[in-house]
Amino acid sequence: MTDHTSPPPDGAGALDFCLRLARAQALIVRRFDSILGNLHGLSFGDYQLLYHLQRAPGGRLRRIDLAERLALTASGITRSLMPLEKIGLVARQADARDARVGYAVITEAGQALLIHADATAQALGQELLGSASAEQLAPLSLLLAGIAGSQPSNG
Amino acid sequence: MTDHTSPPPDGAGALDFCLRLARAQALIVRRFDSILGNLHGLSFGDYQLLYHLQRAPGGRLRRIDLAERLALTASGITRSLMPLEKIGLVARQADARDARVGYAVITEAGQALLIHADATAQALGQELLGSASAEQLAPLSLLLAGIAGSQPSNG
DNA sequence: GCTTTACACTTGCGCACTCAAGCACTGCGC
DNA sequence: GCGCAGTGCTTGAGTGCGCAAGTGTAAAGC
Repeated sequence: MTDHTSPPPDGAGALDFCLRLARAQALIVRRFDSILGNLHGLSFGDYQLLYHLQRAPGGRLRRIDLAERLALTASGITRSLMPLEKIGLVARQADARDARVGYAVITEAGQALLIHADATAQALGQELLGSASAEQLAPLSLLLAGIAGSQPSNG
Repeated sequence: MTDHTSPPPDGAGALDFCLRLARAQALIVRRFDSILGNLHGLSFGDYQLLYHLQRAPGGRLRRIDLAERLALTASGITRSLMPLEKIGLVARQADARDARVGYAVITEAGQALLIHADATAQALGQELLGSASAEQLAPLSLLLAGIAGSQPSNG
C-alpha cells in the first residue's frame, strides 16, 4: 500500500512471464542433462541432489528435506536416490533418535565426482546466461525465490 | 572506454540461478495444473497449446512449430494434441502444398474454453508474481527469452 | 527418370515423476 | 499400558515426455 509506484502487474504480462519461464526451464534441463550426462554420467536431477547434499551440514539431508529443495515428492526422491546409492555416490543413514527418518549422505566418491560436475555445471550456467549480467540476474533470482516461497539456500 | 557490458556473471551465481529457476518452474507447473485442471479440465501443457494456437495467425500452427514454442519434441506434440483433438478443442488440418506438414487449429469450442482459461491463468500468474510490477517483469521476461533463444548447436 | 538427403510426423519403448495406498515409527490423549 | 493421529518413507499403478526407429513426402543431385 505504501508502494504507489508499482503499476498493475497485468495478467497478460504475468502469464507471459510464466510461459517463458516454463520454456526456458525445459531448455535448461535438456542442456544440463545432455552435458552432465556426457561428461559425468549424471542427469540434471542427479546433479541437483548431490549439489544440495554437498552444501548441507554434514553433507547430509533428510530425504523429505531433499524433496522440498528439489520441488519433488517423497516418492520421487526415493526413486531418484536409488541409482545414486547403487553406484555409491550417496549413502543412507538412519537417525538414532527417530527411526522414521532417513538421511541421504553424499559419499567421498560423490564429492569427488561433484567437484568436476560443479565446474561443468557452472560453466554451463554461465553459457546459458551468457547475455545476462550479474546485475540483471539478481532481481530475477529474487523473483524466483519469491515464487518458490521458502528459500532453500542453506541448512 | 571501460567495460560496462558484463559484470562477471560468476559461475556459482549462474548455476544457483538455474537451480532456482528449475524449482520455481516445478512449483508453477504444479499450481497451474491444479487450478486449470479443477476449473477447466486442462493441464498446464494443454493450456499452453491452446494459448499459442489462439495467438497464431488463423488460430493455427504447424505441429513442429508448436513443438518449438513449448520446448517439446514432435512426438510430445503428437501425444499432447491427441486428447485435445478427441474432445474437440483442437482440430487437424493438412497443408495443400506440402503433404508432410500438419496444422493444429484451435476450434470454436477451444476458443470458448480458452476465454475462461485465460482469465484463470492470468489471475494465477499475477498471484504467483504478486510482488513484481509490470516494469520489473519486462526486462526479466526478456532475459528468459534470451536464455531460451541462445541455442548452441551441440547437445 | 532415379537416388539421396532432409523434413514432418507417428509409434514403441523406457524413464521420471505423480498420486494413492501402505508400512513403520513417534507422540499425544486416555 | 493402549489406541490414534501425524510423520517419514516405500511401493504399485498411471501419465507425460524424450529418444530412436519407421513411414510418407519433398527437394536436390545425378
